[in-house]
Amino acid sequence: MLQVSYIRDNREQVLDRLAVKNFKQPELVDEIIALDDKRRSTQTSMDNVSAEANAAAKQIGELMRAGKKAEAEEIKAKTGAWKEDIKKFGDLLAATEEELYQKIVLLPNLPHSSVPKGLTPEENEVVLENGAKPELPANALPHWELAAKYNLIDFELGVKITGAGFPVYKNKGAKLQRALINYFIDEAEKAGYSEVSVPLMVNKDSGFGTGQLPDKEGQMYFVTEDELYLIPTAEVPVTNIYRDVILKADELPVKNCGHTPCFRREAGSYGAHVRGLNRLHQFDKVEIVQVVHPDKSYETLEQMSAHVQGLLKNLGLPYRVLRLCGGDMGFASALTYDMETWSAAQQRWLEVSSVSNFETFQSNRLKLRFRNSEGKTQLAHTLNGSALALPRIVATLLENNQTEKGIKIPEVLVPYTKFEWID
RNA sequence: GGUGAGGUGCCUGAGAGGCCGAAAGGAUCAGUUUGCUAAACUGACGUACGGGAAACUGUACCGAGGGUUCGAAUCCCUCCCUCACCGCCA
Repeated sequence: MLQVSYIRDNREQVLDRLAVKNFKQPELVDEIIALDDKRRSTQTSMDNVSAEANAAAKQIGELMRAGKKAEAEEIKAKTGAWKEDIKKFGDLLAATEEELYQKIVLLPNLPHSSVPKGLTPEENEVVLENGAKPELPANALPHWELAAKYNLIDFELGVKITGAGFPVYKNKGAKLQRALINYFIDEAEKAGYSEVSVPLMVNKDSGFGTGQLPDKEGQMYFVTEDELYLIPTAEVPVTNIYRDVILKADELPVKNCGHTPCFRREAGSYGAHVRGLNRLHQFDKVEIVQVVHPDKSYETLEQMSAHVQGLLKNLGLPYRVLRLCGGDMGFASALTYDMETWSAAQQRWLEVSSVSNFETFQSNRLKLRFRNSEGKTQLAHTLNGSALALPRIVATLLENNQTEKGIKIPEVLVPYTKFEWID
């Protein structure tokens, strides 16, 4: 959620930036400014009447104590009108605030100046590519066939137990998952992140705090009986640790990492591109989250990007980094890098990580602040990134590392898997 | 699920219609003193919104929402949550 005061003071810039995100309703900006004017004048009116009424109430108390009952009654007679006014202004204020809120939550975050204009994923900017794409033999298999061949993942069994998109990992497939999770967590801790293990269901306030609500309501599984959402990413519970928190300046940066399953309804996604591990309703992910001083957030974003790239390099996966264009970015993000690995058997790039700076968009909703050098509270910046999401990493590893002998496990993972080959 | 007790500031905890944005202690910060550390003393110390260049100032907030009253942390109603015990149970 953007800050009204910022919109008010930077109208032109807000409109320019929203245009980069292809925002369709620029007139909302002026409506918001007008509502804010109304809100402020209403509050001033109400405050003035309240001040009068408060003063009168105090006076009545003093007169009563002094035994001047008649005078007290005289003032009492006037309070009726004030009460009506306070009620009237109060209702108007509440209605105006509500209307303002309903509009302001429709505004996406403003993109950073480096974000390219564009509508579709094709217009994302390729920042860099790293690693050679492997040449596979002609009889190379896509990961879903490898998974069957080596008895690693049973998609059909998942359908029986739950439904499509809920695979069952078996044998070395299950162990590979666990190895990757542990490896990612260990690397994050080496980079200074402290591990948290968080709830997999969150309440509405948390969903709003990180911006999944109201924007992506339909993408989350909802437990109606208890009004809880299954998390679509660890970002939600981990970032919400800091909801309604005022941090001391020296507590920044906050660095947390955590592994969770993630649940996504992915309503409307079908077809060849979602085969196998390409798109699931439940998958595992290690997430890194930071809360930082606003001056440091872009520097931090680069560090987080470098961390993710380090993992990919260590795993020996060819990857590229994209700077998402305005049209492809998330609602809450100011700048997002996507990391994609090259899936050699499918001959396509697969997104395995997304690293974003939300600036104050989340912290404004979360009321996540820190005390700055002047002793004032100020909104912190939040960032997060996948480091990494498992299924597509598994897919790429299986495909790219297939040989006649079997599938070679990357060296860094062997201490975790305790085996070198899937054969 | 049943029964009981509670929700007050960073924490503990008083306050039971006006003198309360809220005692006291602790924590924290600044200063004084002490050779250092510790201690002692002095002072500061909630958040949000509005007005103001600022100093400052108005309003709201004692779990949430309503109500009674000239006036509510305090009384009434509804809801939420926490804790304890019992039941059930990984």
